[in-house]
Amino acid sequence: MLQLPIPTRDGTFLATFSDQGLAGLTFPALRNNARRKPAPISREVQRWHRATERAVNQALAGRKASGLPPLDLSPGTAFQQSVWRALQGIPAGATRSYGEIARAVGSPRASRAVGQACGANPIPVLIPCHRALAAGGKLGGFSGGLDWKRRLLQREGSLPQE
DNA sequence: AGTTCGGACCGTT
DNA sequence: AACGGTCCGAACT
Repeated sequence: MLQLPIPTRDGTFLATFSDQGLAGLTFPALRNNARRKPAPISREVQRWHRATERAVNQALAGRKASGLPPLDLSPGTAFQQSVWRALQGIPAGATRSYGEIARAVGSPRASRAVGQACGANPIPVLIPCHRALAAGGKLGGFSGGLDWKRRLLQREGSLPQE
């Protein structure tokens, strides 16, 4: 597992790579994160890193993220992975309610569990858990902080009740 | 139209 | 057994 910085106009995200692909993404820390030792990086991870940096910046601009690296979602349960997969199917500029996602994954009564799975999303922004809203167009929650959720939705032109 | 309350529901720890 | 990024209806203001 290897961590590499992802500089953006919103600060420096931190990407975690496993040997399977991108495994995690964390929002910028409030203070500058200490610099890491320059560990040797394989060519493959270098490619993934560049792809991640580009995709994150696209997503932060409210555009569709293209050329994603392989995502390593293996630590997730089957249910969580199906939710994360459903989230990836929501295009930029669109939103779904937790209940709608629950129906989409075949557990129509599991809206709460869907919210729980969204909170466990290891790769926010690229796996767009911010496009999951509460019923009736209400914002709902966000583990990364609601300010981030609003910012991301606003850049996609999807901020509810604006 | 907006709010609060209470129960029901489901996956995770 | 308890907890959530929920949902829905009912009963308020």
